[in-house]
Amino acid sequence: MAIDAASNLDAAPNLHTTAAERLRRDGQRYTSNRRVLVELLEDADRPLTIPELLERQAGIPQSSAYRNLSVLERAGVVERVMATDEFARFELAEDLTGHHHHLICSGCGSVSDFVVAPAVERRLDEAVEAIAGETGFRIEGHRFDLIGYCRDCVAAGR
Amino acid sequence: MAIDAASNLDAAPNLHTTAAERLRRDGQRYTSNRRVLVELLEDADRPLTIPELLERQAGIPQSSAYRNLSVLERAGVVERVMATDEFARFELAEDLTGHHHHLICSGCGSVSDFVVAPAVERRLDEAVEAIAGETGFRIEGHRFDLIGYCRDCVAAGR
DNA sequence: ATGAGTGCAAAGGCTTTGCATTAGG
DNA sequence: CCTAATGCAAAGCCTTTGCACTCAT
Repeated sequence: MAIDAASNLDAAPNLHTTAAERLRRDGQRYTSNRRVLVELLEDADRPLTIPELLERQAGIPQSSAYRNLSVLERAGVVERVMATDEFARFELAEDLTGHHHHLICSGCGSVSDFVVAPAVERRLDEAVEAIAGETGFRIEGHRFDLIGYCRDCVAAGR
Repeated sequence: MAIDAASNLDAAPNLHTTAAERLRRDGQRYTSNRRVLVELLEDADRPLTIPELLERQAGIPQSSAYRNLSVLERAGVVERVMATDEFARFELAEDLTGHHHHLICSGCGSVSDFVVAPAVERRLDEAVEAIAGETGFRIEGHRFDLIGYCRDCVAAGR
């Protein structure tokens, strides 16, 4: 559902303001197309592919979607998620929605979100700490995804 | 370096036998092209893209590389790794080489391998256990990758 | 006015596929 | 022999780009 000026106040008070601000910092504008993309991602509970975004809002030309998502990614508003298939998926940046992880289906390639209990997340952070020192990498984040088969694929016998 | 009949005995006694067996189980043959691909992946210490594989062994046509890697993947001999760029990367299946993780460079997209201490790995397994019950997924594995910047990209100021 | 954004169309680039030929069992 | 595998070429498909037009500032 779209967020108008009224519902904007209770539903997501800062999201659009933050997005506009981050874009402006990059010398970019928060246009209506970009707002629509952000709203579509806000309403989704999982990363969406560009074909999925386009079919939800036929108004946006393909090239604008690709270009705007790149701009939004560079500005730190959205993040690109690669799973196991050829599709790039997009979701709002973690600092806007909270840290989470992905369930990646080996059967159909679908991606869904999940969060883990704080205690478990703390374990993961400890693991990252333990690894950080041993590598030449400047570590900026981690990705802890579970691979398996989603309900539909299990039902379909794979 | 290629593995001939002699060195095969000490270097990797079971790899090719195992590969042949898994392919046969799928009604597939372990041909010379497929053997070359497996050897290239065996000698690499990180997942390789198809362009990388082709430039290391000019003899294999592009289409055969794609087709054979798909066959090898279906047979469970190799695994496909998606990072942050558009390239699919391939590595030997984990049960052939041991469980490991990936360092993914946000700067250049390169992927390298690393292993974590058993104690840390145990922490990760505990986390997987904790999550498994809460999801509709049939979990088959996990992926714990670190995102950051590799030595080269850090040196290049990104 | 002035540059960013837009949208259509065309091109890029990784990947897949059709088809005739070759080779493995 | 007979089917799988091969290899060349062409097509597919996601993605990017060129260019002229529009819009916001």
